Amino acid sequence: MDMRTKILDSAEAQFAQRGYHGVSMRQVADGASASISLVQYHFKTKEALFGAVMERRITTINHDRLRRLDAVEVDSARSGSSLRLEDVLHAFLAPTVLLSRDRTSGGNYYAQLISQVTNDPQPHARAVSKAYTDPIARQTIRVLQLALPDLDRATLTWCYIFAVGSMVSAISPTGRVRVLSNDDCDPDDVNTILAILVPFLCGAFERVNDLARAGKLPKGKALAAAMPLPPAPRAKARRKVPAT
Amino acid sequence: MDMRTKILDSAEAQFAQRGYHGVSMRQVADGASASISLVQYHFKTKEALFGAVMERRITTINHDRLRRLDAVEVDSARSGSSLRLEDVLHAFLAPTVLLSRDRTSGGNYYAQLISQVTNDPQPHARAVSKAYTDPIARQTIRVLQLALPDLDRATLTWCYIFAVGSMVSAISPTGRVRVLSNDDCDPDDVNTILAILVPFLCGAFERVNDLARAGKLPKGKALAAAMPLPPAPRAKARRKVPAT
DNA sequence: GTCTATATTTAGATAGAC
DNA sequence: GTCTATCTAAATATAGAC
Repeated sequence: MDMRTKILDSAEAQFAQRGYHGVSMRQVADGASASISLVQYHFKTKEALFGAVMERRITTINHDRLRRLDAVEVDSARSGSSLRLEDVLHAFLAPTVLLSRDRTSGGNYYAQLISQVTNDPQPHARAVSKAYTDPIARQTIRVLQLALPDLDRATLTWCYIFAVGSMVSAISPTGRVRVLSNDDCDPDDVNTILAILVPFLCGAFERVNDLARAGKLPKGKALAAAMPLPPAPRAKARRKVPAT
Repeated sequence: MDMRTKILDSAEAQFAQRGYHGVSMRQVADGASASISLVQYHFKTKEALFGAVMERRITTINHDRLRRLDAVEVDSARSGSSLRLEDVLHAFLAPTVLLSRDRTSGGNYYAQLISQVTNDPQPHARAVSKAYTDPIARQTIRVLQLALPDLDRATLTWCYIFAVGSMVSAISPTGRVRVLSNDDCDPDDVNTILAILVPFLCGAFERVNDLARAGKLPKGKALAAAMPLPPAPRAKARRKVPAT
């Protein structure tokens, strides 16, 4: 295996586990049994290295996603029926969710990286988002629109953002779902995740679409005062939340 | 204002913007016009400082959440009607979403910190999650269960995780929703966010609950092979996704 | 409580040999 | 392409004066 690849592998694994700032170029080099200067020879800066790590995986994922999205569109065209939201969501979610626990291909690292990038406002993350995930997002939103004709673009975009957030939380290896469920959930059981997440989001999009069709989604800032804070109730014993 | 508070403020603002590893003790000290040693005198280590930053805000938020959750329970008890899922979700989401854009109180920083912590597998983040957000999560799940009697604990916990992910994506100040919507969305319009997010998640939970009641949610790993990969279609022109 | 001064380690980056 | 050696800046942390 060539050094460039070894360096990418090392960087990917470490960035995934400890984040962009949590990893030094030296650690990346050590992980690849190379010298720091070689890392900088190949990738020049840390940010460029991070971008290269993301690019390598994301191309594959996005091809998979587009292939599935196409299949959904083709199927609905062939059968003459309209596009099924559930299929669109599955096409969007499955590639990432399935890969997120695949340790043999390094897909698990990709999942962690995407989790970091998604909600991070910092430049290195926004650059990756802009270059690699925004294009596929626009395409997905376009297909979602076909299945959700009553949603305006603003509302649909918000829903897309929410959906991505759900997916990211589903694949982040924090172990939290196991803790909160008292071991009832297996965070590595991707099939169960998909079996719940797809209908979850399906119901979510359709509910908002229904409300929009009924004209019950206030546009803009119309409802600023519509949801007032309830007065502090003293009706039952105060529940304690541990402060430490 | 005392130094300890100034240091907490400085740390909060910087951790929020650049993350745990992206901020040094020196930068925290400089931001508070103090010396590094003073920071270490008050908080000993960086991880302890991070924990202190989180604790300060989270107590307030959790009280607000519990107050609202209680109000929902009391209301439903008083009216004799069953608990409305929409109210539970609003009680859970509103405190964080509303605060997430409040620059006068520093709530915007809290929102960013929660975003970081939620999906981060690293020790400093898990420690915060365990100490401060898991207790309120358990309480919220318990109340959700009242409104969703057909969900088993595992499925409900997964749905809760998904919901938190949506909320976090909704409040993360990445500007992505603005970009993807071509400026149709205003990321700071928290009332619109809530007006979409609440029914979005409401529809999501109810859909999964309906499926569970109908026995259509395969438990465990039953459906491993149920969703095969579709064959690569060549039916239409390949869409291009920018590779850079 | 708050500071200066300092110790030790590590960061990202470069120059130049091979 | 890959290395050693080195630079400069920055990191966390401590000791000790006030």
